[in-house]
Amino acid sequence: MPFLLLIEDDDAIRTGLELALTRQGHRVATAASGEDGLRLFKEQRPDLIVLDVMLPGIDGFEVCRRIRRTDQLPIILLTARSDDIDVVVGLESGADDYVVKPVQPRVLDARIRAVLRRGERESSDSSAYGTVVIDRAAMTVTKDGQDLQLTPTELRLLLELSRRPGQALSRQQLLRLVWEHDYLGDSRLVDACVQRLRAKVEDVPSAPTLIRTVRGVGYRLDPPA
Amino acid sequence: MPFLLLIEDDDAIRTGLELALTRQGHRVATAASGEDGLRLFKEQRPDLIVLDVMLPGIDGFEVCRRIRRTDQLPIILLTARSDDIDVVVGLESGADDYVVKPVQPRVLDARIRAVLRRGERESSDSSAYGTVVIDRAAMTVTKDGQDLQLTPTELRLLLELSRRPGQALSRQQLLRLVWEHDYLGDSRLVDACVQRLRAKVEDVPSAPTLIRTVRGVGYRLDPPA
DNA sequence: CGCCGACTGTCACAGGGGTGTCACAGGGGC
DNA sequence: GCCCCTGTGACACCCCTGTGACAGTCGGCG
Repeated sequence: MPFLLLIEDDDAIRTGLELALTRQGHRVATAASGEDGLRLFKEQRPDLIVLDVMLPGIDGFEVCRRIRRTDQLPIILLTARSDDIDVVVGLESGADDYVVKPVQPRVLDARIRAVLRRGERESSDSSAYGTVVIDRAAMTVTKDGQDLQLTPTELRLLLELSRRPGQALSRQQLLRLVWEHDYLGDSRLVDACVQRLRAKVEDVPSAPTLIRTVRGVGYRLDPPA
Repeated sequence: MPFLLLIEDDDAIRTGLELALTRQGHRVATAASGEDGLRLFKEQRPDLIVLDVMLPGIDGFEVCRRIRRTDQLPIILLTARSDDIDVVVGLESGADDYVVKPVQPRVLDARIRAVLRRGERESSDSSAYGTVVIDRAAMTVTKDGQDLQLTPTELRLLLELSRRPGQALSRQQLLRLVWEHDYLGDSRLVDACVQRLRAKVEDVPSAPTLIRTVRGVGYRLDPPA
């Protein structure tokens, strides 16, 4: 049974979500401020944290960063629509997912389960996307049991994408993660590598189902249906 | 039901992990110092040890070495990220796996189960890879029943590879495990030894099927199909 | 509905980096 | 002292990789 910590200052929302999440089968601890949240976190060691961004005193981002300095547990941010925050600002502070308020309990629950599942998959050293299996220990990728013989760069690209399945990564981000340098002129570097990767990984490279293009942004690895 | 011994001096982490691991279905004994840990180990004979590296008094590496002098049970090291330790420094002292703190309980649990599974397979003193048989007790390697007359270094290399079949090991890691020193310039040391080993072990050394090259990484011993 | 611009897919090629291979010299064990 | 093992460095080769040009596609706008 997953054990959650909910940090939210608005009494109505906090109590409502606590009730709903408990009914969905989670154990829930709650805190009404960033300070309380951090203290409870250290005491109780929850499996996952749901964290409001707008908090009096220490705000949610800061709570997130402080937790991240020492711990890797999943964190889901709650943001008000009016905050109009780029996904990335949140993810930069180390959160794993974010949900826009007002939030329906069953939506939040779905996100929670998704993030927890993701954690389980990643903790094991291999993960599967359809018939494609990534083995992080052997550093191999197989499709229908056949070794795909990825090149080092292709492999790193796929590994980085698979660390964040379902999340769109910009060319800029991929450049940093895979190539470890900052500046991408207007070269087709990332595109070319994605193309080569698709040629090996996809059933029909011209109609990709695993590595999807996100127009105007970059690419995304779709989790299996 | 697996019986674990958890050696960790930080009260919060120890209690937290004990709780979590118990919830995951393990029996857990705990110790807060290296001395206590060794004593409990001798008394209780656990199936597996989870061992913090930073301990007052005898540190984790030393505990690991002492246990290894007499016993072969699986040991998982816990290291703080800030220690910035290469995987292999830990593996050198004889540990079977290592996990970076802060650790999610379910990640630790997954590693524990993986190590225990691996241990069951390896518990026999000999293993076969196709027609190649490694006899750890006799310290011999035969192929089609013929003794292969490996040199000491070749044998150590093969043994280290065979302790982690299917897992890619970098040249750096192999250097530490087999040669016990840290710095690999740009010499062909590891490659040369692998080549000599292949010449004896492989059917067609130029097209190896046992000791595979993992480009950009290192080498890997393929488990039998 | 059609045009236009921006974005992406694709490809060939040249350069570079990583790996296989080998011969040789030093060193340690018997 | 002899011999086998071992580490080194040089070299060649092959595959990978980044680039740039061009074609194709998508979305928006009139």
